[in-house]
Amino acid sequence: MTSRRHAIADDLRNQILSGRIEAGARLPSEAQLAARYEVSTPTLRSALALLQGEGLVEKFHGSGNFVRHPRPRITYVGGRRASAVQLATDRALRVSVRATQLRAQAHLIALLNVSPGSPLTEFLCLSHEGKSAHSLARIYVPRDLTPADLAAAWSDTEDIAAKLAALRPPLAEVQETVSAGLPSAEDAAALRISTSLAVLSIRRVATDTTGRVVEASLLLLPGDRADAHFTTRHPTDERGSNT
Amino acid sequence: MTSRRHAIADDLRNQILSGRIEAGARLPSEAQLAARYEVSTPTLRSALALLQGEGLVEKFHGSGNFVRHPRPRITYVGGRRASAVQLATDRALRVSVRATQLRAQAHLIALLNVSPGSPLTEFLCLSHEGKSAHSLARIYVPRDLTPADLAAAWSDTEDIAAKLAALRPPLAEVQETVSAGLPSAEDAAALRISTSLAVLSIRRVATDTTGRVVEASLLLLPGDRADAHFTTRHPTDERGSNT
DNA sequence: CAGTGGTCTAGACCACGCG
DNA sequence: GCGTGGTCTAGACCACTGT
Repeated sequence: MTSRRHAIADDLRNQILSGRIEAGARLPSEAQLAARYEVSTPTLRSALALLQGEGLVEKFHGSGNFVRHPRPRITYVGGRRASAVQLATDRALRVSVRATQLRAQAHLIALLNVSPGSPLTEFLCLSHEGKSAHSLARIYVPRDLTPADLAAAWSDTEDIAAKLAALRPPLAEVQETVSAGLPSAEDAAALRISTSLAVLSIRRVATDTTGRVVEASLLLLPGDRADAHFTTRHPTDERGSNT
Repeated sequence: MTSRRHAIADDLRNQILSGRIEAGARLPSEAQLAARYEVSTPTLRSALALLQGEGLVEKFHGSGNFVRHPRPRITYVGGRRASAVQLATDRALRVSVRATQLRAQAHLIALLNVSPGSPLTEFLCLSHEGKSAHSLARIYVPRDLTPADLAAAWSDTEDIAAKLAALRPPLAEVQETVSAGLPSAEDAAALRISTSLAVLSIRRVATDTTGRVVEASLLLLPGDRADAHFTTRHPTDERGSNT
């Protein structure tokens, strides 16, 4: 059970976690490491794959393997009324947003509970922190709830969510579904993470008092740094709403 | 970018999803598949690894690769007052519970906010559905809140959570933190899933009205079938508790 | 260009499960 | 014992990155 790749991964992990290999440092080439550990290169690569899955090592084709900088954790706070984009850590994030007009199809129909072909606006938000990606969000809003001054609003790092929240009826309910999985190739590329690093995916549906879905978001967060937090208060007693 | 393993994985995935390969069926041996696709066995194995990560294929050493039966989804409902074990689908689950007396150390001290050495009871719950594992839960309760009739209570499939809930002060708050990751080797073995299948991990801390932690749970659910659901109602207006 | 990782091969040998 | 998957080797060749 103690395969060589695990032994090698353990050794490297210790060196990284103990700081013997500095954050941001480049590891020796795979050929060199393979020689040092006296294994073949595929074996060594599979050891590195384990560390990639843990988010400790990042590979760059043509450049080498690098120890990842420990990054601040991302906390998504559930139950908020404004949109999910504001999972912003305290730190400044650069957020790039691309707005697209489209019409509801397939899963969006079910997600937003609208009729087929219904006009929507999609906001594709990719937030960066420094040079590395941080989160990926697709936000869908019925067209008639989308503000007119699009371009102006999104060119800014400012809180997009607040603007959306301002011009619609008060929310009645927010439903959030959280799941775990491996990212698709495209998502992994967008987030600049390995395909073997788990992602936290959050589906958020906000409904107004009339029961209409005013916003649906699909969020993708890197699993090694993100978690979602939910707090439920039970006023005092009452409400034994258990199944 | 269209590597052979992806092409092979795509082909097999189509055959599985379209039903051309039945659920539960055994795939041809890796050697046969390698011959059919005219690739080497490591390449074919890496293709199967992709499908394992998606939860479509399950490997059994010595027996072969099998198409997994589509299993009913597991929904964890957040914010409940009773313990998390009751994530039971409607279906009957066999739950095996092992109770252990221990004293708070390291992360448990922080988790339950108790002093070091504080007596706790750990319930290690593994629930099965049919012959395959379903969820893994570690529940920690301060010793003095643990019922005396341990053995009797847990030998049953019955709702453990309810019993615990009955004999403690009313809950004031439940905090749930959800994250995604790959399972440790032991966890993967317990859940009988591949190490490359993402898991949803939920940390649940329940506090009573005095602010005391009366229960902390660590749950692990297979990422391909589980999601956590949270509903937040915003009474009407009020409460702009946004950061 | 030289050096890096990415993919793949064609085997070998070991460990497990089942008849 | 035999067939299965699990691990590993010692290369080859391609693709990308930087100088």
